[in-house]
Amino acid sequence: MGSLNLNIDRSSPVPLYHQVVQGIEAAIHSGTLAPGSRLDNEIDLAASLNLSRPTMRKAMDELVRSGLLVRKRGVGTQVVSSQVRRHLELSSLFDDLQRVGSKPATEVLSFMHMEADDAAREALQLPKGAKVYHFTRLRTVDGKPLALMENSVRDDIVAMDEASLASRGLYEILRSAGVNFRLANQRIGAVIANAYQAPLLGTTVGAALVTMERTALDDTGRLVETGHHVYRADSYSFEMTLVQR
Amino acid sequence: MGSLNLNIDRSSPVPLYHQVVQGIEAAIHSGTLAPGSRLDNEIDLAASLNLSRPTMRKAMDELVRSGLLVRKRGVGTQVVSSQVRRHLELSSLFDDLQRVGSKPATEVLSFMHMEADDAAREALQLPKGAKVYHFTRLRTVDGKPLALMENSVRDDIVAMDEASLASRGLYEILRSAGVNFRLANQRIGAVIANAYQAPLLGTTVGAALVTMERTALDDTGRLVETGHHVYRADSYSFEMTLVQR
DNA sequence: TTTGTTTGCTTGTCAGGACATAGTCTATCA
DNA sequence: TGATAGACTATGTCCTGACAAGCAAACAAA
Repeated sequence: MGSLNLNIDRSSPVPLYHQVVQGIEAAIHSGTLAPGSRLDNEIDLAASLNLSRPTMRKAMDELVRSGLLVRKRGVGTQVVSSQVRRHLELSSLFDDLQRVGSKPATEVLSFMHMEADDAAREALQLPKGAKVYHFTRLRTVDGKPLALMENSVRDDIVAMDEASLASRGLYEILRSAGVNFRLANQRIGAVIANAYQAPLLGTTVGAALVTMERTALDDTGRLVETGHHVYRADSYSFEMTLVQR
Repeated sequence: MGSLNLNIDRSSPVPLYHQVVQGIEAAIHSGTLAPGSRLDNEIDLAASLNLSRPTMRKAMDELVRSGLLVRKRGVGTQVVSSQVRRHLELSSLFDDLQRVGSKPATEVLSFMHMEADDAAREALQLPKGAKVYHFTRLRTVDGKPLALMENSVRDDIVAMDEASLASRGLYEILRSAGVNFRLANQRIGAVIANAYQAPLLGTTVGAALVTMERTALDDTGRLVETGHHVYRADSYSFEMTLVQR
């Protein structure tokens, strides 16, 4: 059974193990590999694709980590489930909305290049008197307000301006300026809409809001960005897949 | 500099690569390896520990995945930061509270062995007429109410009773019955406390609550448990570290 | 029938080698 | 002085080979 039928292109710049990952992912999502079905053993699979066992294993390792496969020594490898959603990743709301086909728009409510306040200075571990870009934005989808976002960004990495923030996502801007995000610490909670938030979000005082605080590090260990966002609870929630290791 | 000084015990049942992982983690958390410092290259490190390069790489791979290290081809490997919190994992609230030294208590508000309702049947993909354990619990910490939890559990895996639920966490019970959780799909949002929830949680109608819906799969692909929880927003939030891959 | 043993299967761990590729630095040349 | 080419370094990819360890089913003995 699970003997797969993948095309491995050895002239492709895509690593072989990654081609295998993509192939098996596709097979699972298309239903060719049904949940619960067993795959051939590593050695045979590797042989049938003319790959070495370590390469095959590396591919399967990745799929196990992402939760699509389960391996048991002495038993074999099984497809767990096709219902793995994309893991909650380091992406901006803007990117997420665009990917699912919505039309996000951003209104920049305030934009300043100013001395960091205490909260931002602690979150970004900046010295006293250091400056940051501080701005608040309102994100709407198809004309409906969705999120109110307040952010502080280090000013020694990229020069920012109000116009680009209005047309592009924050993470997109930072990425195109050469920032490679690696890590983010994030906290999700809830709060009641106050008199400032309610009219902006097109809701009433006392409505439920989802809150998200995030601080992101780039690959050199710099704390680049910190933000406090609130979302309308009736139109947004955080969805994720947890994988037990 | 980053030449490390680890003890590798080749007679230990702990795999060599994992001993290296633990050693480097300890060095980072103790400050021996400072954030931003560079490690020796893989080959030298492997040689100095009398390990092969693949073994050394496997250890470093794990640390890169968990966000402690960053590698750049042609450049080297660097310690990113020591402020990686534990990744949001597949654990129960009960376990989490106990680990941080709190004294969680559970009051079982209702407990039934009944036919699954539509929501539970869909979440657990059960046939019509299948039975589940359905129960609601109130979790308090040091006498203060924290969470109101409603769960449905398949009844063909483990026999449950009200008494054990009152003294142990749900996941603890299921784990000790041989269930190995692998995956969970989870959604976090917000809502306003209603007239049923408010008195139980010791708050007022209209207070902010964090909601969490979760469906968990075990390693055989069975959908074992689904639940809908609400937490007092003033005493609970979800904290996590996201790693960019 | 039950219990212990063996055998074979599959994944887990580890070694050593080879070449590719992407950065960085230096030396050279215009 | 500035740009370019090359050497060097470190990680990325891929291979072959070997043995260990856990699991299950078949088998043998009580």
